[in-house]
Amino acid sequence: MKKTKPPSSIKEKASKEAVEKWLDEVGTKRRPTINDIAHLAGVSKKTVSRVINKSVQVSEETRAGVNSIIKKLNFEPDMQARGLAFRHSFLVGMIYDNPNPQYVVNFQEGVLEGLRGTDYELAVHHCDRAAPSFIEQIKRFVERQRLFGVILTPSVSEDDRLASWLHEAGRPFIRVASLQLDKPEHMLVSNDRLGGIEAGRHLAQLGHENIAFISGREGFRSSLERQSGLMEALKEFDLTLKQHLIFEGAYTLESGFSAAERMLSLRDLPTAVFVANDQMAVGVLQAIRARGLSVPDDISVVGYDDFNVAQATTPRLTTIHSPTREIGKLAVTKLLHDGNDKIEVLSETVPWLVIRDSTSTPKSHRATTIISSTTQTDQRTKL
Amino acid sequence: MKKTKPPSSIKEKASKEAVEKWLDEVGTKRRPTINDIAHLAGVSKKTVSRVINKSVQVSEETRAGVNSIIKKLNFEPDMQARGLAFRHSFLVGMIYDNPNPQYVVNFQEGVLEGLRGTDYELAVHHCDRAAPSFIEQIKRFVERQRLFGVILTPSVSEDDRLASWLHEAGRPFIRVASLQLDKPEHMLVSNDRLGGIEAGRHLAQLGHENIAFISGREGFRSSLERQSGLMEALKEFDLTLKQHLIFEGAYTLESGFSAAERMLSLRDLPTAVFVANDQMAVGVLQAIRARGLSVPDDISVVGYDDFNVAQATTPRLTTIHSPTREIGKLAVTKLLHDGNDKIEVLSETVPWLVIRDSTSTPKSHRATTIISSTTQTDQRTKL
DNA sequence: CTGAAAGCGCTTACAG
DNA sequence: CTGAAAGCGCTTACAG
Repeated sequence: MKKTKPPSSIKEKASKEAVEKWLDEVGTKRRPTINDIAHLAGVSKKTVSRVINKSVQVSEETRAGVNSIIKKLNFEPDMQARGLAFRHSFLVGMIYDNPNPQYVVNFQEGVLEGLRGTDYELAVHHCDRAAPSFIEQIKRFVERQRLFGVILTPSVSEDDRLASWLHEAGRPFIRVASLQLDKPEHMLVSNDRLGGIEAGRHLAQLGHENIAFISGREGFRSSLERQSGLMEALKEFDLTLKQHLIFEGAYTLESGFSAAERMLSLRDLPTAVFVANDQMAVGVLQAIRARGLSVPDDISVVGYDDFNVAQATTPRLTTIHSPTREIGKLAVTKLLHDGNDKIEVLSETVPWLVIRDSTSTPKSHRATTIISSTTQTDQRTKL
Repeated sequence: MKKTKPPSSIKEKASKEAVEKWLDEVGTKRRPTINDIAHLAGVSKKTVSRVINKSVQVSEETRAGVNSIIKKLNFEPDMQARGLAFRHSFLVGMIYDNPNPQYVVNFQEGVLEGLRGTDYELAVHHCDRAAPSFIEQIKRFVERQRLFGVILTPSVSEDDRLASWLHEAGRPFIRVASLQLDKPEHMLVSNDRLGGIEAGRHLAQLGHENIAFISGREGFRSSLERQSGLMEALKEFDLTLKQHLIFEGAYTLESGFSAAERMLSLRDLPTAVFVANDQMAVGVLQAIRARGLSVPDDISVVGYDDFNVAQATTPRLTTIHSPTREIGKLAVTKLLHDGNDKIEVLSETVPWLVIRDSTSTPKSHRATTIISSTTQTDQRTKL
């Protein structure tokens, strides 16, 4: 305002020529910086910075002028330089050790979806909790990259040493887990116990009394939660989960198959089995069929996860749906809003039962318990 | 050497005290920088920089002294600051749109493995080739983060617009694809045609003449390559792939199931089918069984990928093994050695046949062709 | 609402 | 083999 302001049209024309000159002479050699924009827009670099950072204290006119130059030069701010000045990068770290590819990919896509439209990108780090240097490697990853924050998925999320280091280092982080194992602000809980309850109630309501459980990988809390939910549901029906009907799996198809083989070698077969994830349930289905038995006629099977595969088995799998992709999205959204109380982000999700074709009333009940059979039909219709 | 050099022990003691003082007074407030190290080690920051960058022009003594301080202060260089000075970040970008989670996770882990021990980390970006802004989003990702380089997996790797932009922008990149579709320095080829040939030869050698093909997702070159390999192998045996025995799938289990259903509605059933990936082959197995037919007695099935699932089906799947994890590792290794001719990195991989239980001689041949049956047994024994 | 100065933590180019 | 100066492209803290 100090100098005489030329009529808008002339000013714009002059600017247009300057922009074209820049594009010809400099644009071919290097990419534009905040200085180029400032110069061409006739403002200070600080003002350009304010526009980039969507500061409110810039007049609409100035903002429009700066944005127009930004668009013309195709300027993209250097996130490294911003990060250096901000003292943190624009990178969110995702640390995982989950053996299930479908889980990892779904979760990752949820995170990526939550990041869309923000200035942040995703850096991933796979780890092995059994490796002696696993904590050191993660520290290195986080420190060197000055990660904005970190998302821990199961089962690394269950490692308290890691969580307390992140806490001490003052680094924002979210632990994704099947149950609340830290302060709420650091947690995103998938409530697997509720899923176990749903599975147990469903089987008990169908009339099953001899129910087996095939567990997930040792050291994964999710499996324990799913089991404890099952037990709680059975108790509601005055049933118990018998010790000899608990079989150890490892969340892989193969482990489900072999656990089922052990189960099928029993003299008194259970009439139903709750399998800690779908992947294993596929193996269980195969083992039962290999034995010449039929699902659900001889044995009912309930899985967990409701990944694609659950709809593709024969028979299609009754399972517990856990919204993995949504969980990933919520986790990163919560992380980005860290400490901002104004924005309310959901901190937990609830799994639900999806009834398909792998469960029915037990054989022994067929003749007598018309009612529970009807109940099931109703539930199916509801879907 | 200008000043009198104190005896090593005294010098070290003094330094040790200074380090402890720093740790007490500063170390609790902020992380060490190159300046702190330089000061404590009694050298210039440039020398510390030389040590970090493993420059050879540093005396062993100096290097040891600097490294000792680095270790004591637990110093990790700020990769953003280095990146800013180097004019590129220490981030490798992986861009994917593959619908198969097992592929994505395996590949990603290969990349992560190739990155281990280097200064680089992995940033991932999922994209949708159908989205109108997909190229713009990738440009933004690459430019803002000043990525060191980019890895493109199928099918984005097949997009020539994207590749030529990366070329113009002078950004190192590797296209991972089933065939050579760019200059060798930008390619990592998995040679899927060879896999198709292996599958075709195997079936033809068993005596099959009516062989069907279930294709992968439209627009994926890999499927076309696998098909063309099959056709080439059949030609060797004076056979052809009949047009009405080609069924379109989409690389998902469900699409394999429905393609197989279409195939099974034919009056003259083929005695064998080559399915463009394992995921679909699982669906094919289910569809055949649902029809009351048996694999391999009625129909032989060959898959592609050899992911875990291939060992878990009933019968276990004969398939083509493609070393996805290895491909990811090679791709990133090649990217990091971009332009360095001294280091030779493998630029292609070769798929191979894995014979399991889903293939056998066709029924019609059983009585007469003892020889080919024996051949198969031999091959199995070899595994 | 806008800007000049100093700084984020490193490196390059130049000297010696 | 080692170092002082300038710079990478942004932002904070301070003025006005």
